[in-house]
Amino acid sequence: MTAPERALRADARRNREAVLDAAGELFARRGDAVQMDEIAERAGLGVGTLYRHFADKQALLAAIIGRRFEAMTAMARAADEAEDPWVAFETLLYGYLESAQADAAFRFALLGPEEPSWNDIAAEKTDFSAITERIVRRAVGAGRLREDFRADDFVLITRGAMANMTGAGDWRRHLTLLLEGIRGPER
Amino acid sequence: MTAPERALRADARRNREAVLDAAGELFARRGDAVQMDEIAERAGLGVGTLYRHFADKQALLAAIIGRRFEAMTAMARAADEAEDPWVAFETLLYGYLESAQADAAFRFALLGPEEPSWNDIAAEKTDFSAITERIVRRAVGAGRLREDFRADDFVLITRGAMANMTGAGDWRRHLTLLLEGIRGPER
DNA sequence: CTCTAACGTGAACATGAACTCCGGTTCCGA
DNA sequence: TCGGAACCGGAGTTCATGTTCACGTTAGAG
Repeated sequence: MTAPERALRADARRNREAVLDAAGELFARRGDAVQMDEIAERAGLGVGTLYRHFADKQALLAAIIGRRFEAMTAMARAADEAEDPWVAFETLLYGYLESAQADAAFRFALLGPEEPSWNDIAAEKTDFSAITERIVRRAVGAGRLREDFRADDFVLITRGAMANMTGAGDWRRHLTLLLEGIRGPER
Repeated sequence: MTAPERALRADARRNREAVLDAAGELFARRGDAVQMDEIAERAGLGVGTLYRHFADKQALLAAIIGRRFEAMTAMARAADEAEDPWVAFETLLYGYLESAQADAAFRFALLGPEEPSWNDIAAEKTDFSAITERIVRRAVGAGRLREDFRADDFVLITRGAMANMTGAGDWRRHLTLLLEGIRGPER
């Protein structure tokens, strides 16, 4: 898809990076709500420059999200190194959620309804999913996760926790309830 | 707060109702995304009429949400009738979530960050919270919910489930995991 | 050093959606 | 039936934001 694109001029590459940094920080803090002018100002550039590097706001957002997903994949790979399957799972889960907490744009991309514009990210997402699947399978195999636990369930609980990251919600508490169940002793 | 406001003229009352119905249905289906012109058209009225009855879009939305909350409170009261504390809790939980599933505007109001504009609803919300608190306490007292379960946790798990109502998420599955915990037999 | 393709700029433009306004219409008490 | 206060309508206004474009600037090959 992406044409070979011969190397950028030095100033162009520098500015592209500046845009990515500025946008990354702002999106992380306030999600989709930040506006292009703001990003440009923060990067010390004109709006026009943003549009030279990214077709539109979606594309910029997608670039940022893609970047995060790569970091996430690396994190997942590291988690998978753990010998103990449960440790691997827990590491993955908390790593994922801590990233999500630190990045509103990331949450936004994952919580919102499926948008076709995230297609650029499909590859990175697939990588991550593959590792997640392996980790989940390991934990199930060792009897540390309930037998019918699937990779989809990871998405489920993850979305649930993220929904408790805005306002007064306490996502760690939410996870505790999930891990231990909410029922009392009497059955 | 609300002034006595002498009775509306017959046509005004009729139209107000039409607006509420149209807005209710549209908000329920598509949440905050519907636009005023659409609501007006659906109600068979001009936009001006909407603004005669409601100061702005927020106010209209708040009116709708308030209405839903009253229904919710009635539902909670009914759930509290059950002798079995667990049945009461489960009835409340599923009743709440089924309403949320049927109403995007309701979800929107509960999932989004706290907005000051919901203040009109504070009363209805308080009523509902009081009943929820009683039901939770009953279930905890009977040992059917873990001892440290609080009313806040109801909000937590409820938000979690609602986050799995858009797209492919399966909120019932999410609840099952919560109720039973996600761990396997090996500890 | 020179020349030019690539790049940067930001005022101007395009778009969309909330909201206003006032002439025309309707209800309803007397 | 009649007068006027209350109400309705919907084209037009306003505001916010994403996006473009004509022109000035600069990197970097030759």
